[in-house]
Amino acid sequence: MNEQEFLEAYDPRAYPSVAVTVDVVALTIRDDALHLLLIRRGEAPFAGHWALPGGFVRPDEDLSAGARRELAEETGLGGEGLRRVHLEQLGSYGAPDRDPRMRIVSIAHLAFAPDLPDPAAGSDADAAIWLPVTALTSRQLAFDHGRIIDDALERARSKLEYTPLATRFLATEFTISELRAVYETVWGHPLHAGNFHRKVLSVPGFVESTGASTERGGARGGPRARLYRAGDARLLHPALLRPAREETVR
Amino acid sequence: MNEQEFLEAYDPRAYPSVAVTVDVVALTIRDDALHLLLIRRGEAPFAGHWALPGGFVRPDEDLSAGARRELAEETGLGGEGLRRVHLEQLGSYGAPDRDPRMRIVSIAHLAFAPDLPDPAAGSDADAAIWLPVTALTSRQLAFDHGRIIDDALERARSKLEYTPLATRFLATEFTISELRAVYETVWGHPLHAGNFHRKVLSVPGFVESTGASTERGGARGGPRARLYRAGDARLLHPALLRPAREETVR
DNA sequence: TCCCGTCAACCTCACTCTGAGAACATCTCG
DNA sequence: CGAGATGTTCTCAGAGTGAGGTTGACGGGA
Repeated sequence: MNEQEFLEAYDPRAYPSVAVTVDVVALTIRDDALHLLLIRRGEAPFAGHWALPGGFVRPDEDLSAGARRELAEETGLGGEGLRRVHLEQLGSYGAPDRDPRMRIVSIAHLAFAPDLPDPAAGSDADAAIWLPVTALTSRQLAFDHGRIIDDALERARSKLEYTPLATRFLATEFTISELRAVYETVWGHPLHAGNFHRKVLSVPGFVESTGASTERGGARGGPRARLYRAGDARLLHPALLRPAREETVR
Repeated sequence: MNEQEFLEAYDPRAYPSVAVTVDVVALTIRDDALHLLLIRRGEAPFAGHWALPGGFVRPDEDLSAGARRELAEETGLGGEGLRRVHLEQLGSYGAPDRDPRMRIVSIAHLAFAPDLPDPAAGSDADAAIWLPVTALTSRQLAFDHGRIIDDALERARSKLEYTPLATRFLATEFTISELRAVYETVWGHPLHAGNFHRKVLSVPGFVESTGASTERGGARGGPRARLYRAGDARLLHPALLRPAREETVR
């Protein structure tokens, strides 16, 4: 039996059926607080609970394409806005009992988005909304989505250390202070402005100057700040490490 | 319709069927070279090619349990030996055409093992063997396993930087030189012995002294080395960074 | 209009960490 | 026993970091 004959004789239904979904933890920063995109479930199971946007993978769709589609559907975002969103795979969640309906393995994704408009209401039966991460308790979340979100937040905090992805939360042009605010918001921790400034400019390829400055000073005074855009680095060397977290080490 | 009624009326077959497998990239160090566990495929597709050990997830089995089972089946390893193996999820691979038979999403796992005996021959129709990673070209590998292995190697190199998992490649007691050899083998890069020694002992919880020393000096001379075992740290602070890799940054 | 508080940008200083080299004792092998 | 290898420790220069201070532009209220 050669490869050709084998494929023709192959019966896909002979193997156990598991459903595969993609879920997306989409993060953005609004009003100096970290928000994530959630959907209020209208149907059982977990009716009335918050859930991550997601759905079944389509037959001819790559996993990342599925995640990007789900994100586009829920945010109502077109191609141009989506291009500025960073999307990466977070991990797979497949405990046998994680969904009471059937065996479902979910490939969770993590997205970093600049401040987006509110999701288009009525585009779907379920209401999608940006919620502050601090406003959530695991009890209000469907399935194992609380755990997925915990993992996503830790991944996000960690990614800011050694990648320039903090810029993905901002417009294409930004000030060092705005960038610092991203780090402070995601890490939940104030940073030393002078040291942050020195560090960001000293890491090769993190940011590049546009030559321009802001039109006005800050809302409460201060000089105009210089504008930067993201540089060409994919990794930060040396990394921008979080202040020591002794408790997490052991 | 309440939650109970909903579940009874639910038809799992209404959703697209995708098969879910687990694959394992198991790494070990033999003769100062990094090896990985591979299987020579006996059947189509990709008959005669090398493939990662793996298989379908069983209906009531967690993903990590499936990976551990596949590893145990191929290595012939019992419960005790398996306990010393580090296993973590690597990522999911689900391109629609990655398997010519049907849509298969594979949850790849990464394992770090101490030097294990050769796989039990004949336990399976396919021959499992430890192969040096340098002896592989992508062309000899089935499916997208070449890409999975590339990702696994990069993850392994990175994990040695900020976790104490290098000790998982060694016996429970080891010398600093043996630990350094692990880093040199995985990173493919000689390290400064004195600086490595200082660094390992200065990172809290990385290793702890047993008080004992080796029975003999090295094979080519030198004093007896002190023995250590893994400490209780889960993360290395500060991290043991690879020598600068400018080329990978941009 | 004129202060005063705010804030971007830059600077200073002490301290730590790192890479490179070397010293020295201890061991194996021939 | 001598030569060479290796484990462990030390030194030193340079880079990086945390904490604090200085300067001057700017907004807003008195």
